[in-house]
Amino acid sequence: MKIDSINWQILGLLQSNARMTNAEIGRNVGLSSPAVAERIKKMEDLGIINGYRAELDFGSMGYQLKAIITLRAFMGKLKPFLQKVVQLDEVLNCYRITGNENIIMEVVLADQYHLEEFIDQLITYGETRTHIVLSNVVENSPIRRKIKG
Amino acid sequence: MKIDSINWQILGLLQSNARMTNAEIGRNVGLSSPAVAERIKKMEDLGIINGYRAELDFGSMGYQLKAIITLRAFMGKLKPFLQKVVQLDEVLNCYRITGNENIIMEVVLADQYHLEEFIDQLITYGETRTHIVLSNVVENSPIRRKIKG
DNA sequence: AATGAAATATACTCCCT
DNA sequence: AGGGAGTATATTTCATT
Repeated sequence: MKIDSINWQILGLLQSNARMTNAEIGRNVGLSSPAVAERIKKMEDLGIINGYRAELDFGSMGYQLKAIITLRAFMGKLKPFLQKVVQLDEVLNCYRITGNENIIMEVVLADQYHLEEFIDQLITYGETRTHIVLSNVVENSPIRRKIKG
Repeated sequence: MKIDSINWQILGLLQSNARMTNAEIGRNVGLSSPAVAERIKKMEDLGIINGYRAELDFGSMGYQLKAIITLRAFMGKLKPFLQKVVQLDEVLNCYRITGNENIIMEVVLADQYHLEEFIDQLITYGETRTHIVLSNVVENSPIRRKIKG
């Protein structure tokens, strides 16, 4: 499906504030509220829009540390790890990747003791490398229309 | 501020569907719609809720590749890079981190030619390492209340 | 595919507890 | 801090173009 100019505008608005009403979106893009509702529903049905998520402050929830942890799985330990990782509440995102490491994870942790405990859970699955996040340079940047394509 | 049990429920609902109405949230947690609105507004004002974002499908928008790229900045090149990276549309997230590399980025790209162009832009700032994302094991996992804390 | 209109649902403001 | 009432606004459905 081709995303037309109006849908790109709608997606831009929903990326900046997903709780914006259809009526308000309509005022921004020059459509009536039912027209906006229909376009959004279609993009949801087509899987262009996967969902709407509140973005929370980790510190307020008691997570003072964020870390990026890579894992180079031991022989035969990748599948067990994949089953385990979905149960770990600390893991925000986890990707299988190419390269020397198989796995990269973004995790939140209460403090350094929590980090230590967390890493200890991983040692049976493979060799880990931990990078503490110092600051966010870019965070959840909205996706824009490519110039070409 | 302490997040009470009802606010944790509200945050859980908003993480799974940020476009849920206050009335529907109220039905789930046993509060009236104005009470829900007041609680949400307070959490927004306190910075517990940072925003509401539509989650989009990268493939549908013409981005077929996702990659994790680390950068080990050359002497004096970190600051210029930090100014540059905020202008790069391909970068979804970028963190300063501890360890051998200074920077880690999550980027989306149309294809391998686009990846090549993108990496070429970075070589003046430092040494890069690229990992192609093969699959998502965990994606945007909601933050839950810690057992302790 | 969008509009306009009617019915329903929701949100907002204010006052009360 | 939350409930309830009243008003304004939004959503949904449907007929029409």
